[in-house]
Amino acid sequence: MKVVTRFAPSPTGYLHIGGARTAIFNYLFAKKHNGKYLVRIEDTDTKRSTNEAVGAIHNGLNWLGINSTEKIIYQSKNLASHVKIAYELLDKGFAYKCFLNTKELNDLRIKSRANGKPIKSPWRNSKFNNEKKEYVIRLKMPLNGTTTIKDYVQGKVSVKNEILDDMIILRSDKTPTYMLSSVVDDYNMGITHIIRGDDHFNNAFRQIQIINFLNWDKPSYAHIPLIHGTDGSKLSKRHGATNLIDYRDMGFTSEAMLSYLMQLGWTSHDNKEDDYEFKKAVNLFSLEKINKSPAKFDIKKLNNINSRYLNKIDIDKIYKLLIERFKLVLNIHQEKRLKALLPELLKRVDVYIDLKDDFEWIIDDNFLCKEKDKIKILKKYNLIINEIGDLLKNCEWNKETINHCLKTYIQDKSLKFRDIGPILRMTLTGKTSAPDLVSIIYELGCTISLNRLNYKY
RNA sequence: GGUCCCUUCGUCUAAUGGUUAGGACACCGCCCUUUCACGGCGGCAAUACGAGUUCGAAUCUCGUAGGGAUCACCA
Repeated sequence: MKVVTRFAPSPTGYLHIGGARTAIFNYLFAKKHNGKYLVRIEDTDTKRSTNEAVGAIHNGLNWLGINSTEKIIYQSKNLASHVKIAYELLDKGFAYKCFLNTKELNDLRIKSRANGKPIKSPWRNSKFNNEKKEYVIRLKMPLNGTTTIKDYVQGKVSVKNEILDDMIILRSDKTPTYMLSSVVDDYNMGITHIIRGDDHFNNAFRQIQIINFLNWDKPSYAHIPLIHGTDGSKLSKRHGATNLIDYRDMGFTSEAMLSYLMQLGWTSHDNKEDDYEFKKAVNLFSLEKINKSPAKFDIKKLNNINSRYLNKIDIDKIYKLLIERFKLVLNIHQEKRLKALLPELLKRVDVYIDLKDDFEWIIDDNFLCKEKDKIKILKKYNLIINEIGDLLKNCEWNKETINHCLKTYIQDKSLKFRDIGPILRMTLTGKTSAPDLVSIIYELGCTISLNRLNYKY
C-alpha cells in the first residue's frame, strides 16, 4: 500500500510553528515510504478564511521547501461531495435531523455539561420531518461499546462510546462541518496516515464513527503533541514569535529551522548530531519515535543550530541572502571584500541579520570611525596609527608580509601587539571586536587601509 | 467538572527490568590567542512524589501532585 499523507491547515492566519512541524512530519513520513505528501487547505469557514492566509501558508511551506509537489487541494471545492455523504448517512439511518433552535441547544448544552454527558438531541429518535423548518444533521453515535484507536504516537487508547456526542455534520445552512469534510476528503484523497496535532485526538474517536458507518478503510493515526512555550503552556505570542516566517525575517535559515523543528519531539535512534540534517532524516524518520510529551520551544537551541548552518552553507548563498535582505548594491570590489570576510564574520553571529553592523566598514570605501569616545582615543595614538600606515605603504600586499610588518613595528618600539591591536581595529572598523587584523587589512586592500590609517584625527 | 494524554539535568533528549543514568544546547572554568569569536579540554546539573511487584525499577502496577488537550451550526 502506498503511503499518502496530508497537511491540512485552515487559512485563518499565518503558518504557525506548530503547523509547520506537523507539515514536516507529514512530509518526512511520506518521503521515507516513497509515498505522496499532499497539502489541503481547509477553507470551509468562509468567515475566517482569507486569501492572504492561504498565501502565507504557501509562503511558509515554500520557504522550508516542504510544499507539496502535487496539486493543492482546496476543501471548499469539495463541499458538494461532503453534503452528499451527509444525506447518505441520513438515508441509511446513521444520522438524523435535529430541529433544536439556538436557545434550546444552549440549555441542552448546559444541562449536558452539568451531568457530564455528551449532547444527544431529543430529535435523535424522532420520525418528525419538516423541510421548511431549519435543521442540522447530527450523527447518531453508538450508545454502547468502546472505540479503540491504535495511534502511532499515543499508543492504544480506548474510549467509551457513551461519551461521544451526536456531532453536527451538516449545518442549518446546508454546509458540512469540519468533522465531516475532513473525513470525506481524507477518504477521497486516499490518505493512509493522518498525522496531526493531538488537539485533534478527541476528534478522531468521533470521526472514526463516520468511517465505520460507511464501511470505509480506516486510516492510521499519529497525533503529535503540541509545541509548548518555555513555561509549559501552549506556545503563544507571549513566548515570542509563533509565525514561522518571522524566523526567516529574524535571519534564521530555512535549513536550521527545518532541522530544529524536526527534532522537537522526534529523535532518530542514534541521536547523532548529523542525523538532524533534513535529507538524512528522511531515511531515519519514524512515527513511533515521536515523543508523547510536548516539547518546549527553545530559541537558544535554534540559535546554535543556525550558527552552525551559517558556517556550513556556501558563501555565495549567504551573500545572496544579504543582498536581498538589505537591498545592497555593491560593485565588484565591495562584493569581493564582503565575500572574503564573510567566513570570519559568520563565526561571530547566530543569525545573519546581525552582520548588519559590519557592512559599513567593509563596504564603504570612505569609512572612518565616527564614535566620539573612540575618536578621543585615536587622537591620542594618531602618531602610531600613521606610522603603521607609512610602514604598510611600502609593504608587499599579502598576509604574511603585512603580519611581518606589524610585528616588526612593535618589536622596534618595544610594544606588545595588544598595544596596537585595539587602536588599529578601531581605526579600520570602528569596532572593538572584529576578525583578525591582518585579514582585515589585507582584504580591505592597500588604498582603503592606508586611507584609514593615515587619517589625522 | 467529564473524557483522554503527559512528567529523566534549565531546555531537547538517550537508556525498551541490571548503565558510575549517556549526549546535545545553555551556563561556568581552563587552553589556544591579537580583541571578539571559532576550536579543544573539563565542570555544574535530572528519573515529580509515595507505595507496591521484583534478587534488582527511570523502565511494570496503583495512588498523589503538577501540566496539557478537548468538551461550537471553528477548524
